Amino acid sequence: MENLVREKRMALGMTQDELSIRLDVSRQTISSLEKGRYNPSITLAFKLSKLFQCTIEEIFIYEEE
Amino acid sequence: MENLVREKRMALGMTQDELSIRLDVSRQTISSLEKGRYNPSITLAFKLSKLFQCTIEEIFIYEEE
DNA sequence: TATAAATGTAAAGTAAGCTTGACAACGAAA
DNA sequence: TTTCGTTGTCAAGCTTACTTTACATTTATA
Repeated sequence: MENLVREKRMALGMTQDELSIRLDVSRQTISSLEKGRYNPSITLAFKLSKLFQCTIEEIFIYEEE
Repeated sequence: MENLVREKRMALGMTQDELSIRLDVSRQTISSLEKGRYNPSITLAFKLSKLFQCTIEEIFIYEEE
């Protein structure tokens, strides 16, 4: 699933490390997420949407298979 | 995390079994979801939102801890 | 009431999200 | 060029979403 985590993060001028601390996940989780290595849990998706002040749908692009 | 899966499903007049087949998950997954036994993956949340024709935020109520 | 349809749930296993630790690679700045 | 901040990624392990099987309980209907 594609996502705009990197774009949203950089728009806030944050590093992966800072973002991971704010969201209480590991830096590797953010790195892998941005690289599209896996999909986030719905909990992490909600945390991101709160921090980025947008909807989950505005961060994650779901393409049905 | 609270959710309105049961309400949305019944509004469509579907059984758990019918819903599970349409979403390609097991009936137990739907039952457990409705009972709040666990949170869905973001993929399942998107599938539900497409079928129910609403946003993920309209189905799942996230309360930050 | 009897019978079937729908739902709840337990146990055991698989798959995927996420962690920790570690190290390499890259870019910017001293 | 050296150093540092940032990011990529691997391996091993833990946790949780989800499956299969199976059976019990509730709800609806003949």
